[in-house]
Amino acid sequence: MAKEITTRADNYSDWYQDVVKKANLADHSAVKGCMVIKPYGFAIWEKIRDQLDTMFKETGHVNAYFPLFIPKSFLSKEAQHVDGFAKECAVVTHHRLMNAPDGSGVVVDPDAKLEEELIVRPTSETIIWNTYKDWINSYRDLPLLINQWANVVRWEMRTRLFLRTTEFLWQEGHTAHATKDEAVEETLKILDIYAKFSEEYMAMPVIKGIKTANERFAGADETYCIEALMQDGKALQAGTSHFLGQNFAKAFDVKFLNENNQQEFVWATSWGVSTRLMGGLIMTHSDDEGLVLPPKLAPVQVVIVPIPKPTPAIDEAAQKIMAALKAKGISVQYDQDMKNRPGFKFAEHELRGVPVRLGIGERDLANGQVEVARRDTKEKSAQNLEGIDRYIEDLLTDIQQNLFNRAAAFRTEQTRQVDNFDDFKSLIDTDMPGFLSAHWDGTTETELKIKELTKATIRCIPMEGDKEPGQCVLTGKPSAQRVLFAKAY
RNA sequence: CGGGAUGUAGCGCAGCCCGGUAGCGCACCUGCUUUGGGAGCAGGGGGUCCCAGGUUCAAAUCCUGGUAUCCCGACCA
Repeated sequence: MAKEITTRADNYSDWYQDVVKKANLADHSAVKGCMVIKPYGFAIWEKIRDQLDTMFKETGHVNAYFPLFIPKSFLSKEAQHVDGFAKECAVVTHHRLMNAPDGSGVVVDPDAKLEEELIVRPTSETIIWNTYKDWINSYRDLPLLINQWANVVRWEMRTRLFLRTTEFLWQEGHTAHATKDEAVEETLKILDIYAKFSEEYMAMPVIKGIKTANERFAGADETYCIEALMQDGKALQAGTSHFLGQNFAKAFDVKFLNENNQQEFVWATSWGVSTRLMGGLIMTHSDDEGLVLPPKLAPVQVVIVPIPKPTPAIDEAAQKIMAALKAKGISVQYDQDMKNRPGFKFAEHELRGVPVRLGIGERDLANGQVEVARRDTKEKSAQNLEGIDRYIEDLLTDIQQNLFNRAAAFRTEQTRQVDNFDDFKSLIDTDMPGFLSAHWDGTTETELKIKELTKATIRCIPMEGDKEPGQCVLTGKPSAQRVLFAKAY
């Protein structure tokens, strides 16, 4: 059939792309590296966005919006920061087009060259800290807890739908604090929100950890992250939260007067998650039949399919079920399409990951039942119409939990302790590399050497779990604790 | 940004080597029959053959350049 997708075993990359395209999440666009997020894909992103937004607001953050363009001079104020982003910036040099003299179309008007070139934001620290300078005078102005939902542009060499696109959507939080402790606390608070969101809403288990100096955000003193393991055994950085120290305060001269009437530099954090989460969501749960969505993020949680087609009696039963489900806050769609037969509809709703499907035929109605099919396990059962709303409410909770448990079990299976480099190499060089928990001597040199030899990078220094010291898997030198290695997206 | 592959109807592809009326499957339209896991038959509509140059009487096909996507590297959320 037209909608068949490549199997994961056959070609994981093709499978991923097939799911994204055939479940109508996104498409490639006319612009290199940029995607069109389609309505169904955007509906999922809206669910992600709305939930995170709620969680940020519950912790005292407010939204604002800063410009897309950043004066070139701003970017060079923090040395580490420029180094990190210089290679992937889009630059605006002119502000006007004109008709080509030879009539061949429009060309850039050479007279409209900008005095100072503008950078399309790859992230907003610089423009935001330039603004915060004006907003912060006293300790009474702190903390400043601001988030923005925005698009950013990073000119990537190689792109993949949702996972790495030239333009992407994200939220970036930028906070200012009077003390170091408060800023560190904020950084960790956000990391916890990210982890909670990933696990409770996306049903995607994550490891909270600290990035090595080598993997740290450009301009940060410390970068914390959540790392997830995808079904192909590769790691995905799903979110980062940075403790920026006083680096940006110093670069943009942001000082406040403390209670003792002394000038101090402000302490900062920044943190973000992006449309990359969509990629993580897809690659954590989906299968060879298509997308699998956790109920909490599914735009449509329940679909009702009349068998074989709508009739007055089936319509009536469907309407009753819909009313009962809606009363419980469950989103439900009745597939009244007359053109396609049930089998086609089943496949279609599976492809787009609807968690629960109800089949209603005359035979079911005669028995006072409906057929309930769950997307995660594909199990089907007959359930009584009476009390079906409660049954489905529980089922959705069960599916949400099952998806998380399944992903967590997978991650546990694919996380291995390794104590010598030969094992390390043979384990990482397979179709299912997974996480390798190994000792590391703490040097960037060793980290890079291991990357060169195995393609694996240190995803993070886990914050929880085994803290026993040991010997580095490559050099044998002392190691403070095990770190997590993986091949990464 | 380097190496490889691909671009032909909405989707998936054949045709290209060897230049000469643009094809197939699915989807779409009409009709009839079907209907508890991607329906069958019959008829029908739909094409700047990725773009721009060039060679030629003639280009989907040969040549040059560009562009997009995928895969493998290097770089990164």
